[in-house]
Amino acid sequence: MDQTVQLDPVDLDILAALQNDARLSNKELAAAAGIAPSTCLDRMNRLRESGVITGYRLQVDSAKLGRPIEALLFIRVQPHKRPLVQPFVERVVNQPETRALYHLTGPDDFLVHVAAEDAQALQRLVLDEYTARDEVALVHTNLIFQKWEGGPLLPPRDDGHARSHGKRDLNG
Amino acid sequence: MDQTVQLDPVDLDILAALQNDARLSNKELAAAAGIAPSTCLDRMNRLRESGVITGYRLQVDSAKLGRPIEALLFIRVQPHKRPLVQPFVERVVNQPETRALYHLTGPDDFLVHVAAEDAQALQRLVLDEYTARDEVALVHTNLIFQKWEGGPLLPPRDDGHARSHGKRDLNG
DNA sequence: TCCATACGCCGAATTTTATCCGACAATATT
DNA sequence: AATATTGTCGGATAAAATTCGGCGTATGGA
Repeated sequence: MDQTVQLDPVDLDILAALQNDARLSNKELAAAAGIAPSTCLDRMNRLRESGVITGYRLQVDSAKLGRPIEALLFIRVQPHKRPLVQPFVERVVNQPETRALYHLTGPDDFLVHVAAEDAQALQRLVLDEYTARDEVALVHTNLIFQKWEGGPLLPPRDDGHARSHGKRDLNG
Repeated sequence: MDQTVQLDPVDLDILAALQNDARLSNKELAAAAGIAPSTCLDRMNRLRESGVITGYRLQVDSAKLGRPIEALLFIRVQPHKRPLVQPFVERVVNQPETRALYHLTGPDDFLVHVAAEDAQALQRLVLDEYTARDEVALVHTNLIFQKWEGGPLLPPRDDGHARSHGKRDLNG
């Protein structure tokens, strides 16, 4: 079960509305999609059970939480074999600074999105948690000036006319 | 108003619970934080008004939505001056394939996280929407094998003992 | 074509929750 | 000490979630 799911315009309305505000009440959602609340409940259940909806996440201001410095770390691991990769991933994912981790093709094996308390904390993180490790061959650190993330993900338009939901507003 | 906000353990409980499931009912949230529902409502309002909570987002399965190929595009723009950067950002953010955009320090100016229908659609995106543009000097494309994102963001521990919430589970 | 089945949708009834508000206690202020 | 101020609570009321039986349409088979 990993294929594309057939979604009708009502599903897309629901998804679009929830991507904008995942805490919308079922009633509001139903209104947005033009269906009865009970129907909306059905749709939601189906979307969750079919795996289209994988969760509802809080979006917070990192700076307000005391982590105003965000950076991307490009990591090259030494042998890049499974027995090394798995513990590396495990460890990175469980660090409180880690916001996201990507396993990539290309010269760098991993990309880590981190949020640190300040430049010094970032330096400590890079030195102690990455370059100090044997399996880490190379780390490149780039600061994030600004970001735009969390915008709605739309399915590719199968036919000719896409549904317009206005300008996207990746908050930034 | 962009400073750190003072958060007590109750706030952290609320944030942790919401980061795990942003659609928790107020009652469940109150139970998780060990306070009365009415109090929880107050806390939520304060967290929103103080800017700690910036939104609630739906997490979807890109593949289920017909975009199984994810990639990171590293972009170098030509003069990298404001009059060029702003329209570039505007354009990128409004593309349906775009999941996130980062303005970075380092040799590459931007990083774009995209989700495409297939390899061909990705190729088309890169060629038509990036390399074809005058302001784009260079594009590097890396596929994403796997990702772990959306894990809880914790504030740095001020004192000695951090609050344990068990192992983090950046879904992947 | 006609019938049978299935599926999705609805709306009313019931249970559960959100939200408002006044009161109380603890803390800070003058 | 007297007075604000702030945060909490619990009950009352309004609103929403959820359940469920039935209806209509679409689908497939005879």
